[in-house]
Formats: sequence, C-alpha cells, structure tokens
Amino acid sequence: MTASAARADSRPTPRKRAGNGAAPRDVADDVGLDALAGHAGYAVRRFQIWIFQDFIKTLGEVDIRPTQYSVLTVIGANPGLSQMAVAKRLGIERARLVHLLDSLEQRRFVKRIKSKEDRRSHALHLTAQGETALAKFKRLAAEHERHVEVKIGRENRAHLLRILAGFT
Amino acid sequence: MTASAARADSRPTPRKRAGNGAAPRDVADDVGLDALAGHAGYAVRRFQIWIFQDFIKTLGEVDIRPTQYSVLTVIGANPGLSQMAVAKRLGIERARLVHLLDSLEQRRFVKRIKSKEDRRSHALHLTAQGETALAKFKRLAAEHERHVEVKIGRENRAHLLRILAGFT
DNA sequence: GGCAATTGTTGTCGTCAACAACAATCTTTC
DNA sequence: GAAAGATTGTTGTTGACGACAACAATTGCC
Repeated sequence: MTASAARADSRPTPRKRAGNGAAPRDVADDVGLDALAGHAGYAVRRFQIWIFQDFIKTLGEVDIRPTQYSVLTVIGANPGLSQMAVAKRLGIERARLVHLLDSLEQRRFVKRIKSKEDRRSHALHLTAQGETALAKFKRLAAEHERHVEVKIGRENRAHLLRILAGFT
Repeated sequence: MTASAARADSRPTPRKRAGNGAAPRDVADDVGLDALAGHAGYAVRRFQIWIFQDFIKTLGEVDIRPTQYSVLTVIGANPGLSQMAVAKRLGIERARLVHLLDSLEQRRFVKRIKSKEDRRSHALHLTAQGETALAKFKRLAAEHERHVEVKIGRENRAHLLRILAGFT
C-alpha cells in the first residue's frame, strides 16, 4: 500500500520542491518512480515480499511458513514420495529439505518411513494429525489467497496465475 | 524450463503408473501439479527465482546483483538522496543498505557526502565512474528484460508489469 | 565382484530480512 | 534555551534460505 499510496499522492500538495533546484531532497518519500519501472524483476520481487508477508501473517496462528506449507501439500497429494522427489518437485535442495522435515516430523505432521524397495530412501507420509492440520492450513491459505485478490484484483490474479503457470 | 518441460510431457508416455495402485511412486519426476497450482505465492516465488538467476547471470560479467542495481538506479535518478530515503524507496532496511553502500563505495561507483543541512545524514551521489558503469548495467539489464520476454511472452510481460505496477 | 551413481545427512559459506542497541544529531516542548 | 523525544547511520545478532562439498549406506551397471 505504500507504493500505491505514494503513487496516488505524488501530486496532491505542491510540496516544497518548487525552489530547490539542485539542492538535495529533504523529505524522502516523494522520490519518484525513476527508472525502476519497466523492470519485471523488481516488481516481482516487491510483490513476492508482500505476498509472503501476508502468507506468514495469515498462517501465523498455526506457525507455518510458505516452504513448510508447500512441503506438506506435496506430501499430502503424493504420499510415499522420497525426499529426493519432493526436493526436486519443489526446487529446493535435499540438504535443505532435511531440516524442514526434521521440524515437521518433530511437530508430528510427517513420518519418515524406511522404504523396502530402496533402503537408502524414506517414504514420506502425513500423520493423521498432519492430515487434519493440513486441512486447516489450506483453509487459511485460501484466506490468504483472497487477500491477494483484494490487493491486485480478482481477474488480475487469475491472469497472473495463467502467465506464470509454467513455473508451478 | 524444468517446470514447463515437466508440464509439457506429463502425458507423453503412458508410464508405469498404470498398475501401481497405492504403491509408492518410484520414478520421482511425474509427481503431478497437486494442489500447489492456484497458489499465487508459489508461482511468484518460482518465477522470482528464475528471473533473479537470469539477472545475475546476465549481469555476471560486471558482477552486479539485483539489489545493487536497484540502489545504483535510484541514486542515479535522484542524486543527493539520504540513505534513509533510498532504503525507504527500495523497501530495504537501512542496516542492510549500509553494507551495500560500503561495497559500492569501495568499487568507486558511489560517494557518501556529509550533508550540511542535516549532519546526521549522507547525501548519496554516483561518481563519474559510477555513471558510465550504470549506463552499461542498464544495457545489460535491458538484455535480461528481453530474456523475460522470451520466457513468458512479450505481452504477458507487459501485462504482468501493469498488474504489479502498484508495487514498484 | 567391482565401480559409478543415488539417497539422506552433516557442515560450511554467503545472501537477505528482521531486530535491537548505540552515538551523534535534529526537533519538539516546556 | 535546556530537557525529552525522534531520526540517521552504524554495528551486531538471529533465522530462513540457496549453493556446495563431503560422507556413509545402498543400489545399479558392467
């Protein structure tokens, strides 16, 4: 809202810039949209920060972060997956997944079951507790998704999802 | 390209899933798009990772990362800004900006000049070297932007920029 | 049977956001 | 005009995260 607000009131009061010439800006927040507009990466980064913060806040009561949510969702939809498979699917390193699963297993959401076919790998499953918890997480995530709709508009969100479908 | 490729060949060969029933998945990469589709945050995160990696690679020869580029751009467009103002404009913490400027000042792109009006603050300026360097960075950034067009399509990129304009 | 590849694990390194504390310096208020 | 409060730049810590490298156990290849 900061950016859009700044955008909105960029010309409301004449401000004191009138007679400043080359003097350094004093106020600070009327910096102007400079050359950063037109850079997709910048806009996407700012949006991603906003969206993650809203996700974290909305799922704050259950203490679940976006990455944890994605891990639980993938396991819930594909029980028995190996850690390697989950890591590849989510584009995270297997080293990182180890810690994520440690935490999720400690909270009794996930079980690591030694695979019979390949004794190197673990088959990942949700616990019963994990199933019901994930159901709640999904409700909260849907609420978060509605926040996104409010923020950028319903059809804009749909459009964006379509544009970025290849990255999912 | 991994994601889109997986999407593309999700049904090319009948695969061996046919008779597996409840058996654990063995192959790993036909995990399926599960319930993660429809989550804006996830798509945006993946896209943001891709776009940053391309930016870093494209600006690799000059060793400039996205955040550094954004700092240089803002200072170039608004010389004399204070660190606080730049930090606020870019949505980064002033603590973080200190290190960024340390590095950019060491490379002679930026000067910190003690302000006369407010002796707490520094007025930020590009050096002559910084000006010419930034010009080159902007050319490379434009090349990166063309990569984005190739990746998601020209009008999709334009659409996306319009949707996210409020965050810039 | 031996050698290369894979899986989970541990550890290190660098980036980045979020805080907290601090000294120097404004700004406000009485 | 002096005290109290706010702001600016700085330093430091913490935790999430990606990138790598090394390792033991196990599997697959030949």
